[in-house]
Amino acid sequence: MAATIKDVAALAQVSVGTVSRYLNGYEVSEANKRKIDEAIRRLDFKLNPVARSLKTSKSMTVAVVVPALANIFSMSIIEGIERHLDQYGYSVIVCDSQSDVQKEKAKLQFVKDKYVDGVVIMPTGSDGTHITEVLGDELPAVLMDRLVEGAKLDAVLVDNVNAVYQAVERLITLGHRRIGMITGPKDIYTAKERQEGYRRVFVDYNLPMDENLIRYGDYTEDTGYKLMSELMRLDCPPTAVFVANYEMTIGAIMAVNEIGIQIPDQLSLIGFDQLELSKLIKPSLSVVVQPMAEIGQKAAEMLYQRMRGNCDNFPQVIRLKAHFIEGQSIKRL
Amino acid sequence: MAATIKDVAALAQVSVGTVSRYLNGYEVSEANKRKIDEAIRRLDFKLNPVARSLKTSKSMTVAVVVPALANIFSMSIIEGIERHLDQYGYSVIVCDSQSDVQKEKAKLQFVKDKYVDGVVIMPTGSDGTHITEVLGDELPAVLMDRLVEGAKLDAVLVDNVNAVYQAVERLITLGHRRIGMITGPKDIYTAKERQEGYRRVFVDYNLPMDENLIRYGDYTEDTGYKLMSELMRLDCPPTAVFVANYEMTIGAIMAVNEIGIQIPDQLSLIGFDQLELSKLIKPSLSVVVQPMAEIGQKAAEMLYQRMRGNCDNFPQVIRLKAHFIEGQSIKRL
DNA sequence: GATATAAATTGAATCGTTTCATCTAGGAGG
DNA sequence: CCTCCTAGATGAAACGATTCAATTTATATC
Repeated sequence: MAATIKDVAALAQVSVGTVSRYLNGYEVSEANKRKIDEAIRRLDFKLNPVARSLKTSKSMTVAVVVPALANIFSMSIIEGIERHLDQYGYSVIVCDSQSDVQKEKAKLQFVKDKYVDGVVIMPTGSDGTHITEVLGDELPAVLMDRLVEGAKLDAVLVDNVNAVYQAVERLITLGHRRIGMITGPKDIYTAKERQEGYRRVFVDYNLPMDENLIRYGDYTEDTGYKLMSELMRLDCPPTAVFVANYEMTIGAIMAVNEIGIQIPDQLSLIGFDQLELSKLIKPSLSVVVQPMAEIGQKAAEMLYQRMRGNCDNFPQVIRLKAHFIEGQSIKRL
Repeated sequence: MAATIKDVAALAQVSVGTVSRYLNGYEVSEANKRKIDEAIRRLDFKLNPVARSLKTSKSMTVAVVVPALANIFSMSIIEGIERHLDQYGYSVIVCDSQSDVQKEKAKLQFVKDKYVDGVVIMPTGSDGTHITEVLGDELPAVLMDRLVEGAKLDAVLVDNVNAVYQAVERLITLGHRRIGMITGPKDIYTAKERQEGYRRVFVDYNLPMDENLIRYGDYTEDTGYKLMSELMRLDCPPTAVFVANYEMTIGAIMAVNEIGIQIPDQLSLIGFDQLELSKLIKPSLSVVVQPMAEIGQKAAEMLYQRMRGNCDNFPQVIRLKAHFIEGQSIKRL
């Protein structure tokens, strides 16, 4: 049906080897170049990448595995990856692990069996032994957002500790002492880091910390709502609350609205991840924002280097800065 | 390196043909079944999908092309597609056309040359001749969200006309007459439909319409902001505004907040697409919400049917219902 | 002009499957 | 016992590229 390299060779009156070499950018005589070009044009020849993959065992495809596709964080990162890898001719397969380690493992196996050239993973859970178990150490893989135990891999992370530190420190300097924190599961890397940032402020300022004000959710809107309600129902509720991811921030705001708490008069609030939010709600929300597109771009670049065989200082961990943006949702006590 | 079907055949002492037939679900004697199973297990054999693709010219991969990846609408749909197609063993390649018809065409060509088995497209622009031009009529493709001219294709759409009708009608019954509309480009299908819904209310209620209150943006946050500001700066500003997509809704709310307009006292506002918003901001926003996951799921199912050769009543257009959810952002005049 | 060297070209083998024409064995029917 | 079927099994020939050892052609040197 479609023209093959043989047809081109026949029409151009050269060997298939010559056509192949020309197609792959090797030197070919001027005369042959012209003949081949002409033949390709006349036959509307398109190289069959599947056949090529079979010989080269490169599929020019990478997979991105995330705990959930339908959220801004994943998508912005994926957009960054797609955009960056596009220029090198790679395509991006997306996989949703649905925050399920078993599913994550299955998806990794699936894409590995499909001969993708590389994988970017936002791991679900804190253990990553299954990752190397499935992928081996032949197939390049880059972690993002979260580090895992049991897998030596490149990673692109965000400096959560310091970002949270800044935010909480600001609350301290505004005079707050009872500062609530709504954070993620104890076993998730980013959640641990964000807690660490919080704790460090208290240590550095030599202030007592009330463990009861730290609430562990699961990064969903629902728990954001629930935990915020809990905090505000305490006998001695916090005067400020820091929420450690986007979805929970939404939930927390919903709770605040529902209970009828005035921000910042009755409560100072700091959210996470989305600048949009900051401008959208009234009073403007103070937030810690992550450089999402940059995470994707950096992960893609790193993976690309590994795929072309560059193994310099493996495993490499890139840490990007997050920023605290102050809005009108916090107030001096 | 990795075991091939030949190794399996050798170890099991049968021919490669037999192994292949077994692998593909054809009848094989009980004894051979056992021997092959055993050999596969011992060799940890994995069928090479690239080689298979070369013979079958099926890649078990579909592409999804959208104008932008990093927005809730695209992502929710892609999540729906991925989830649905996963069960059939397909993987999903994502492509960002960046709202650029040229890029869209290039991406389509790219995935076609990669031998994907099907394509789901949220087209950018109102013309779709380039789609059939590139894809031909061999490669199954379904449109979503938007219809285009010049391409006969299956499509999954949302009944924008009636959803908007409901929302605007509600404003009318609340006594509003000067109703602003911030909508999308005149040449984009959904924007046209949403305008149509708006106009129809005025016709049906036999009310005069002020064309000056209809503002055409480009579905971005920026124009939402700009157009809302413009509307409110009119000598005789609208008493209610309907914003016809998510990003512009965000922008519009930002403008409203900035100018300091009280909602719903000074202005009734209806937004689009995201239920989250409704609950998040105060007063709760009235919104028209689309069934995003369902769009993805339906598009995937349709594409799947086409890929297996089911050509019943082509081209088929499925129209899903959107819903108007009333919040506290609108008020009787 | 002869020789040495480098650069292009050739075409067959290969990647790991599927497929198809051909062959085999075993059971049914007479 | 022979013939006819049929369900399974066989193995070679694709699929459409790359690659490599061998060969031809071109270029440089003396």
